[in-house]
Amino acid sequence: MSKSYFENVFEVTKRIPVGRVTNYGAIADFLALGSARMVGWALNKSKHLNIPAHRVVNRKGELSGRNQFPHPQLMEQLLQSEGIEIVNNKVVDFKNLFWHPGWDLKQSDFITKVKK
DNA sequence: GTTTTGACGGTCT
DNA sequence: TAGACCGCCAAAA
Repeated sequence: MSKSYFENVFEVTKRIPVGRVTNYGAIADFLALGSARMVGWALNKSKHLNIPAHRVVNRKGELSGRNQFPHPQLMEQLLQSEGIEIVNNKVVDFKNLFWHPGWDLKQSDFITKVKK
């Protein structure tokens, strides 16, 4: 198998509950990537896939990646469609809507172990 | 093979 | 409390 680290990011991202959001650091920490930047980078490739990347925001709860969507408004539109309120490109009550992968997922099933 | 960039996070000032 | 700097790891040029 040896999934690439971004493959793991995709799976975790797809497991984000609807109506919930997470941040790059949470995914990075969950996968023990050690760097949130890779998560954002991995999601950058997810554009052409069916990945709910709109549920991933930065630590401030801001839709930092909206600019990478086909239409910058699409990200907040999708979030609002899931019941998440967005104001000034930020998630309202982000702290309450925040979801950590480790709450429902096990590292054992995602830890990459890539290092071919 | 080396350098630069990247949808970020945490800590220091 | 807010702003600035440095650090993480990998892929593309």
